[in-house]
Amino acid sequence: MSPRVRFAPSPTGALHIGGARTAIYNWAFARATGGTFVLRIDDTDAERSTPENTAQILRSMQWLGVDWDEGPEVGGPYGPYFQTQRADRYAAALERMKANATAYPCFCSAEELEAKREIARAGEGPTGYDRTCRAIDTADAAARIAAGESHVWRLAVPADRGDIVVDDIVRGETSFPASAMDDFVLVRSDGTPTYNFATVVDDADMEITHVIRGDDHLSNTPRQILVFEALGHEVPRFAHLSMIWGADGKKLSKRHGATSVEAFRDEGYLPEAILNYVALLGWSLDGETTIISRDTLTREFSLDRISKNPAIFDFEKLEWMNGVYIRDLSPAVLAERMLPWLVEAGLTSAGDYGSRPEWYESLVPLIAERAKRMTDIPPALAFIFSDAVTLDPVSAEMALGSDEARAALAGAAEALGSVPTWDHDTIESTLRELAVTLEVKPKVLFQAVRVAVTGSTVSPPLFESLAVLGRDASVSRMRSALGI
RNA sequence: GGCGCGUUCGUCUAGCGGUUAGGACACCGCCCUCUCAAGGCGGAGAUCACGGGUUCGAAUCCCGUACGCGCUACCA
Repeated sequence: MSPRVRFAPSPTGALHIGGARTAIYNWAFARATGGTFVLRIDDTDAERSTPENTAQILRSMQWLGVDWDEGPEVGGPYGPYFQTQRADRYAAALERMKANATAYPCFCSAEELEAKREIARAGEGPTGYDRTCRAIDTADAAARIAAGESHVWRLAVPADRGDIVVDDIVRGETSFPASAMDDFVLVRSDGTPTYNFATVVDDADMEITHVIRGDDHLSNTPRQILVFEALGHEVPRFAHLSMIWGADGKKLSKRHGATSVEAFRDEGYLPEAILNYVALLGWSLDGETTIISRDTLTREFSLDRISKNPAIFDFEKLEWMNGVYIRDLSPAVLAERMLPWLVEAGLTSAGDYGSRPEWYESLVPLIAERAKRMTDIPPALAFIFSDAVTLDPVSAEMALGSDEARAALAGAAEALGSVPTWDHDTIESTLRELAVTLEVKPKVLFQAVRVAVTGSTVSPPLFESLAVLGRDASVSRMRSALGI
């Protein structure tokens, strides 16, 4: 039987980078094993769940290229894929548990429970529910329910149950004493299922074979195993992923920088870089390979190479990796992908790109080796698109402050103004010869021209820049820098 | 408090009884070079959390301790 896995986010916020990793691992595992990747929306928290969040989560996954075989928008044989639409399943599951006496009604009030907890916490031992209502006679309970008394449904942990062993793929065997398991709530007094109940009912109904999820659920797993058993369903395999932290070892939060997938997108990261980096946070191909393509990931991913320890998110490494992926793009593709950023920066329009895509492609060599993020591109190319350039005062002082530099620049304006053809090689040889003629260091000449034309001592390669800028613009900028 | 999990260079990791503890990011130096990058080469950086065992031999196996984290809800 091929694996069936699921990613089950709660739409209570954007897709967080940790959630994205969980999604990626599930997806990669399904792809590598020929299994099925299910997306299920766990929206039982009516207070905090919103359709907007659901939409954003789907968008983020699509942007990453993490596609699902069953779930919202694509449907599937185990739907519906929203928990709020599966009330009948939970009701049916509860009926089964009532029938085999693995669930019982509890009439304790919230105040009573709180008081009991206080007392238990003061002493030693477990603080779980004391099972008062488990002793109530079935007929009495039925009568109280019929009379309309408020109640929840609890799991009856089997009295003779030994240790509950979770054979986790990542952490190995861990066992939990059944005595530490309390009769937790399955169904709330308003009739809605709790997480530990709904999740199990759905995982069982959807025939999930491997539950790959965050570490924070490891302690819930024995509870869920008990529910699987009460339902008479086979228990899936589990793989619990450790958390992703910020640099201070605390939960990754906005304080550390971007946390949602959309925020990373907006900061100029490429989906292929995020996919690669996040996959590597807690998983390795062989311990040596760092750049791992989507194809390799979906072919080679395996659960047994997931590491146990929590990872700290390293924004610097992600940035480096993003640069690698930018450089890996062909000029035509990068030209197309940088367009939205140029448009957003107000430098150009989509229409202009459409009218001369090859010219945009010629801009790529100016920035491909320098950009770490897509947001680096517009500022680096701004001088190409603007009519005139404002000289950075510090740069002007450094490169144009001396008489020698100004004389060299004047010579360059003249020499380039009368050059027969306007291309990279002609520009370069003209300027190099001029440096010899004027007996000035090439670097001095080049920097003077650079500042005059780009406004700064730091710019894309000079000759390429002049070539794309054109003769008229180049020469007129040199003249205006000289005040002539 | 109870239960559970984790701990290898600053960071991500390899390692699954015998290695000069390997790779990547970041850092430093050199080379290349029209600036900045990119690239190439080299360097520094880990008493494998600590303490006991087991073993001829332990980062690797066992037991404690410390620290961190999770669960302990009618949140997920």
